[in-house]
Amino acid sequence: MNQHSSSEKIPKTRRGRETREKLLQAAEIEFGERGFHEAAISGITQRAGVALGTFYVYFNSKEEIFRALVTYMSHLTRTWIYERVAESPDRLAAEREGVKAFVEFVRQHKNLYRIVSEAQFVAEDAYRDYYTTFANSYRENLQLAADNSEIRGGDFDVWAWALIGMNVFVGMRFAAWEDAQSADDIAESITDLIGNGMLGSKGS
Amino acid sequence: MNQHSSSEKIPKTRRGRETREKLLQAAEIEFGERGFHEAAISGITQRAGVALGTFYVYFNSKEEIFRALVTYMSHLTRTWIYERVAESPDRLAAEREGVKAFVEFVRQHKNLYRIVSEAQFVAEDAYRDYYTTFANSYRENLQLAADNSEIRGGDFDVWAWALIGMNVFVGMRFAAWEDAQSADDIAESITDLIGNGMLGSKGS
DNA sequence: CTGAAACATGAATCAACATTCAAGTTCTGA
DNA sequence: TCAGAACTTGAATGTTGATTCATGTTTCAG
Repeated sequence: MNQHSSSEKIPKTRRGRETREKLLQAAEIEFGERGFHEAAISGITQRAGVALGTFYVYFNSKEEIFRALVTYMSHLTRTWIYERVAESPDRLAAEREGVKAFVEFVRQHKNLYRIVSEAQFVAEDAYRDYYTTFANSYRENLQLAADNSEIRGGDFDVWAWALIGMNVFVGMRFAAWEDAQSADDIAESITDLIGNGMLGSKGS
Repeated sequence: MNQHSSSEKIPKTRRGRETREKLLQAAEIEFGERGFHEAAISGITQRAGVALGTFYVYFNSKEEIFRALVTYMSHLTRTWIYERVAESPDRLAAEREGVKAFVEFVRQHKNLYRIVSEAQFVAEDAYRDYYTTFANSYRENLQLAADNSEIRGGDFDVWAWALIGMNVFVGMRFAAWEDAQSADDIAESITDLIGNGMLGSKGS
């Protein structure tokens, strides 16, 4: 099923783990700055301060380290947003915090954002997993909120993907491309839209 | 400003125009199926039925023909959606038609959709232009609708990007990845969400 | 009809890496 | 302390494919 799991190269010693970690951090920068195809293994090893051959002690291919990076970053994104959203009193507040958290995350991790997007082409299965996992938990949260009468009913599967798309594009435009607007204002505009709709009277 | 306009190679004869057109059509397939980096100039010329060298009579580089393709496709997308949306009686109906049109467009043009997404990395300025143009006209339409009391006020700049993101992600999930759900149902769920919000009572 | 411009050809060039490998160095458990 | 496992090294290999170029062929204005 996974063409790379055939021989995962897991370090046995502390030195090995440290070197692998250095390579991963270097790859984050190299892939982020140059993109998958422009990125060079030699660029990664140079940034990591190890010899070229060392790379292949820890990874079987360029694609393999890229996948490892995507996995690492999905985890990072999810954790970051989850922590920020956890204490929200209701669903709409959670959406507001979610947008804020995502915008701030993108502003701090422009490289990571680019890498995830590029996964769409380099490792499509990893990319689909990334957003599908996200969408599933989103859908469940919407369902819970509906059960709790915080929001009304709807097609939560479609809604989840729609809401993710909103976050991604707003994050791209107002965080990755431009820093000017405050995350608060953006989050407020979004919350306003999805809370009350384009027809309803202005809430809050 | 544009590093490629230095020597645009515009055909002077009918034969030349036809060959250029064949190359563009071949490129659409080659880039769509293999992605920018996997695509080969020789693949394009083979599909077009011309010799390798002929390519450089019409384009200065692989990137140049890719950009030409993106421009061509933005035009195609916009035209398609515009025609479908034009007769809508009000903004919400226009949104519904827009989602439907986009889903159907993606289902018929999976190659083109992929190419535009990849432009993000290969020709970022073209990609930004593509969505920025889209967002600007979206924003103006929202403003007109508000002036006309079809919708209430809001931060239409943010709203426009949010709505585009919704379309793109819903299109990706329910059109590019999977054909099962009807475009009508999807459009209805989206319209329901953005029309009435998550709080408002179910409309229509 | 005719010469110059436009167009077509595909073998040859050239550079850029990904990946391999044979030889050395460091670590660790007993 | 020592053998073998783990790790490191960087030159060499091999492939791929974009781009160039010298040489034909076709078109078309005058």
